[in-house]
Amino acid sequence: MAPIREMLAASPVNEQKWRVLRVLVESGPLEQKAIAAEACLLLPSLTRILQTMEADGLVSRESDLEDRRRSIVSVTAAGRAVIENHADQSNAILARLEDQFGKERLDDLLRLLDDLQHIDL
Amino acid sequence: MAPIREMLAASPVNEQKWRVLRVLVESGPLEQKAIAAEACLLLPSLTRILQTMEADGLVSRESDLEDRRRSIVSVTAAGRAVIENHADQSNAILARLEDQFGKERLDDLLRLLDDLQHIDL
DNA sequence: CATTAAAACTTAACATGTTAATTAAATGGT
DNA sequence: ACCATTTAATTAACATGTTAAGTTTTAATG
Repeated sequence: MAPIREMLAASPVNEQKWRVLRVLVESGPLEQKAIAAEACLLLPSLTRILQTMEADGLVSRESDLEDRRRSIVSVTAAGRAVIENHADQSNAILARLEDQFGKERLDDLLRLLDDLQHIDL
Repeated sequence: MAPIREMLAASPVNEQKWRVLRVLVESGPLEQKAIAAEACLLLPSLTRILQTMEADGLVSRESDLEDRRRSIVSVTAAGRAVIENHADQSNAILARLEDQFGKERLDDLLRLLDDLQHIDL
């Protein structure tokens, strides 16, 4: 993750906020519980992170009319721009990683980690 | 890691401090840089953690006479007791994990993670 | 239909994560 | 010996991690 943090050092977001933006760009507007699950964050952390991201104009929130406990979060144009501005660099880092570590080994690792998450107890 | 945190909930240490104690029990007295590397902690975090652990009587520190920049950290009897009191539970958790996830897959995962740590750039 | 339980955040309090700056001591080169 | 670098550890400032408690709204149960 060190290269990712280097890449983000000159941007307005850190690793966590970058993950939130990516989730929202990929999946569209989401409730916070879903964002937390996708971005591997706990709800209290996400609450704080979204507060600063909203203040920075990267996301917007509106309460769900179907269920007023929920709030639906959307990425703004500025937030989308952050992702798009780093897409090339991000892809280059992934390509370098696959090259040096091996795509198959990387896939194996990610699959093992995902399996481990859903087991235990 | 959830079962480990459950196990430690009733003890005087959290996950990080538990790792520090395990490293010291396994390797004997160490300088802080070595502890940080073994326990996957950054030095500023370790500095704070050791301050509270020393205040709690779990570790002791003395400055290295060969190189007075370094301080050598040792585990106390009380610190060793924390590890020994949880050794059975800890081993049971590992055995359960190997049973449910598969020892070979667990070994594969750990090896891949270790390799990944030493690559990149 | 009233009450209770559950769900989706939110807040609070404290610990750790992270980066940069600082201190003190050891090294290296001249 | 002198001075610039490097190293080990600390401090500071702010962000996130984590657990527990609180709020509001919805669902469940009697």
